[in-house]
Amino acid sequence: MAGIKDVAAEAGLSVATVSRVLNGHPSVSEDARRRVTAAVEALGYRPNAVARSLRTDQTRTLGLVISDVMNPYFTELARSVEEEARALGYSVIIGNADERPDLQDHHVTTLLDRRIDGLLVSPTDDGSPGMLAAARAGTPMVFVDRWIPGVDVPVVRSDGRSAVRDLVAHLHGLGHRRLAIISGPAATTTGRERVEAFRAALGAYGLPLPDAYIGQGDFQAESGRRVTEGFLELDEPPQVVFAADNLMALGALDAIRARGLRVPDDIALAAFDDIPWFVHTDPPVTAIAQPVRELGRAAVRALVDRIEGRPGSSVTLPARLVVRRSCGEPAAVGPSGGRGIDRPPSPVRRSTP
Amino acid sequence: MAGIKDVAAEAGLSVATVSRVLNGHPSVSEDARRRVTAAVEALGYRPNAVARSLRTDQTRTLGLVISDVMNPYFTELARSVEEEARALGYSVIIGNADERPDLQDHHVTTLLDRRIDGLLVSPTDDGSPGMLAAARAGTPMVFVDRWIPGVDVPVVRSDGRSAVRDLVAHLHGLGHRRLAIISGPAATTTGRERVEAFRAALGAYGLPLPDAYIGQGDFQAESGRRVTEGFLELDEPPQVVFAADNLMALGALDAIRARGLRVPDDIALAAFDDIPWFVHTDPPVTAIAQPVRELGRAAVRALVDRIEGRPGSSVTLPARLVVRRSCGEPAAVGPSGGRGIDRPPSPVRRSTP
DNA sequence: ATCCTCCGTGTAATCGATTCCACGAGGAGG
DNA sequence: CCTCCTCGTGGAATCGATTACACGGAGGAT
Repeated sequence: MAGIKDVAAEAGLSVATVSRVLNGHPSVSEDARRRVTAAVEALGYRPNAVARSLRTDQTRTLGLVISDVMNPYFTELARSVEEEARALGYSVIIGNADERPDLQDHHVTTLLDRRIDGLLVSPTDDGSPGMLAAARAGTPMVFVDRWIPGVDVPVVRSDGRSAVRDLVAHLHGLGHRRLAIISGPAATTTGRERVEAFRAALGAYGLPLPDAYIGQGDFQAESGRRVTEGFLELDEPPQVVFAADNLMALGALDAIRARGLRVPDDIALAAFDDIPWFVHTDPPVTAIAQPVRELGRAAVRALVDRIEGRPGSSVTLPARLVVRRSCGEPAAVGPSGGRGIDRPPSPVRRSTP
Repeated sequence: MAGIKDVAAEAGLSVATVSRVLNGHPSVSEDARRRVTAAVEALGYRPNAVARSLRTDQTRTLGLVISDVMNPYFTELARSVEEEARALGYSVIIGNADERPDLQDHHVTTLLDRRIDGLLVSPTDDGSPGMLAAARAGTPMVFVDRWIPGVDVPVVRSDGRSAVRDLVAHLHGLGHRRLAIISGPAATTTGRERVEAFRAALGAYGLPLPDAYIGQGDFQAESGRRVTEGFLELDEPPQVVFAADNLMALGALDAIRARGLRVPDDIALAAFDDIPWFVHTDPPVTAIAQPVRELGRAAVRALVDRIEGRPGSSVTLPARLVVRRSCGEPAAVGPSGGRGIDRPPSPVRRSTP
């Protein structure tokens, strides 16, 4: 493969001049510029990014370590991150942690070894050794979706509390009183927050959230299935299951179906994180939608700000409730007006399935 | 950040010795080994992969350019590729082409600039300039899922022909006679092959595949919707729509639902590429499943073989039909025996939804 | 005792770029 | 006419590793 020296020889100039042309440095004659361009063309020369990175100490690459690629929420996040990064002149290397702290550490270490310019992480837990080391190491970093308390790094995430309140209002309006939640891992912020938001919203209606109605999941489909089976075996099973992510909702659907029960007639289901497939499940699933694209964009911008020396601040965007049919038909189904929700929620949208 | 020189100083040895310890070179004394290890530990030293790559001319990184990350099929492929690569000591950089040849070229170029050791591609079309250049450039390369005819590169893919025959047998057995297909882009091998396999299978039953029943899609949901709307407006609409990928099936479902029609009563639906959500759609979708994990693994092994100087050969794995309810209930639903398919297909499996 | 081998180690070249510094030519100003 | 800038250019150092080669000392064979 041709190197800069070959180009210099072909153009009859020094490597310094070639480099200057390649980098758009001002003090180069028009003649030299032309000859270099011609030589580059003739040889099909492409600069070696590895050598360039070594010298300049920047790779123009961002690392993105996400908890689970197979989760459509993170897939979409990854996509939007890559898009925004590309627009800003950066590449992205994705690491899939599969909700495993050890795998997460592996990727963080590999990424740091490659001297990426900045790191975007949605941590699997409250701080694996590698993660904490990275935060201290001085590499620009931004948390997205989840974060680690006590670590001084900007966080880009969405606040689901108001959407959860809307959801509970919706459920209460439909007459449901025994509500259960399949939570995420207690070691993640989103795992804890969603339970807390749910409990708080329930409290506003004087409804309890007994321990038996809090199932410990891990954001994977299988745990949703297992927890839901547990719920269904209780003497007094819940009337509603709220899954803290879409994969666990899938598992819950599996478990309910396996029992021969029907949604929403026998039991209602709602999920955190909306995805296109929820429109076509049987029945369409009521879900809380995060502004994923905006989250990805904001995270990249915050990170690039840090990389390029600007402050780079935290961002919190609101999530919103999307009502479908998995919790029961609202009492009134008119095209507008009374939605059958007994307290006026702010940003509820009803999607026609 | 500490470099190898710092480690050498700390250990009171030369950089050469440190490097030898780090790379497990045999001729190093036990004493030196211990001192280096201690120094590395003390300084928290991590070798700079960029510098190492420059010198050794290998990055231990594979590039994976896929047509569309948002398609669960490719997401799963990416995941399995990364897993196998990691097991073999390689990292993976994923590029998402979004079915756009220009974006695909962008990623291929970037990847080549970074001097990845090998490239795994599922090409968006029959050869964009960048793609062909890469194939000629001498970088080890393997095609996965799709390939470019006439380019001498190993191909790892699955053969859906027998599964498509099973599908047509199943449909024919249910009494369907007017069958339509939403094809992929004509510029892709999978786009063409699936139509051909369908046409051939239809031919075996003396059924035609009129042009009006071949809709031009692009593997994205929106095109599935558009094409299906076209089918539904025909004077004689098809009784079955077979989508050549899962995203277009999603779009087809949208279009059918929007018309107020029901699956399978009013129209049947089947798809290429099975995904977990198909179990829970309304109704569960009959699909052709590819052995994605195996495909990913085989592709990586073939590529690494080429990289490390071994031959590296093409692999073709069979796909299989998974019957669900979107084409109608089979006549006999006994636990075993007659499945209602009028010709005995070989590897049909029925999944309990 | 001498010579030859290993063995462990260090010095320095090298990978392919970027960039500091020096240098010569040419123009402007005194 | 001399001096001083500016501009375009080239030489060479540099980034952080790997590795060919040289070298000194220990040990074995003769």
